[in-house]
Amino acid sequence: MPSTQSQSEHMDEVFKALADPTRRAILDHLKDGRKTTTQLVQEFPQMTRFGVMKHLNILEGAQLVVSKKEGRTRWNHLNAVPLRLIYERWVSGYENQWAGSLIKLKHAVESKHTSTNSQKKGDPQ
Amino acid sequence: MPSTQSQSEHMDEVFKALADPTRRAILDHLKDGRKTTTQLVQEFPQMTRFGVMKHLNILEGAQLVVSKKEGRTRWNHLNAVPLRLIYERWVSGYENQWAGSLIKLKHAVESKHTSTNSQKKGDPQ
DNA sequence: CAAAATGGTGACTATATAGTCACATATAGA
DNA sequence: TCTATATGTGACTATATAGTCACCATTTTG
Repeated sequence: MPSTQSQSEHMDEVFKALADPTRRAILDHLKDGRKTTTQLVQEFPQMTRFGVMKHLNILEGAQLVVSKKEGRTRWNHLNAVPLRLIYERWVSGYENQWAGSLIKLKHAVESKHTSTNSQKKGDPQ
Repeated sequence: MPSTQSQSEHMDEVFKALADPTRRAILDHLKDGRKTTTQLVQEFPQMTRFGVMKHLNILEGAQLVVSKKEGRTRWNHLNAVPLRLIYERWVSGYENQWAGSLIKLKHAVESKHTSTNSQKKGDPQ
C-alpha cells in the first residue's frame, strides 16, 4: 500500500499534471537528461521563474519528476514510471476492446460521421 | 491527418479530457460496451443529466467517445485510438529513458526519499 | 396531432487553476 | 563576512472548468 494516497488518487494527480501543455513540455525537456530549475526556466522565456517552479512542483507531486538537491542547485529528473502505469491501466486494458468492438465502432463512425467530426471526409448523409 | 486541428492540439484535448475523474469513469463504463446517454446518466446519480452530457461532449471532442444517433437515442461508444496514441507518443518514447538514466534516477530517489513514494514493488532494471 | 421519452442548449454560480509580483532562504566564493 | 546566485513561498488576479437550472427540440407511439 502506498503511503499517503491511493493508487487512483495518484493516477488522478498524474492525469491532471499531464493536462497542461507547459508541463508536458517540461517533461519533453527532461527527456534529454536532468536539468536544474534555472536551466528549465530559461527554456520558457515567456513565463516567470515561479510559474515554471509551480509546474515543476505539480509534476513532482505526481511523481513524474524527481528532484535531487545538490548544493544550492536542484536537479530535476524525469520519472517515466507513472507513464508506464497509465499504459498498463488505460491502454493495454482498453485494447481488449479493439478486437471486440472496433468493428461496430467503425460502423458507428461511418454511419454517422459524428457531430464534432473534425475530419472532413463524409457527407452528412 | 485531421483537418481542423494539429496532432498536438488533439493530444491536448485528450489529456484534458482524461484529467477529470468523472470522465475517466464514463470511459470505464463504456468499456463494457456502448450505452445510451440516459443509461450513462443513471450511473451517476449524484450528478445532473446535463453534467454528464457536458462530460460526454468533451470526451467526444477528444474523440475518446464516438456517438451514433439512432432514432431519438444516442449510443455512445468508446474509442481507444487516442489512448493508443498516448502510449505511442508518451510511453514508448519515454522508455528509452529507462535503460539510460534510470540508474541515476534511482540514486536521485534514494538520496532524497522524495515526497510520496507509492509503488515500491520491484525496482525495474 | 398529442403525450411521453430522449436528448440538446444558454445562462449562471462556484471553485480550481495558471500565472505574476514581491519577498524570503540558502549556498558558493571572493 | 559580504555578495551574487539558485531556489522557495505567501498573497493576489485572471481565466477556465465543473456543475446546476430552466427551457427547447426531436422522435416514438397511441
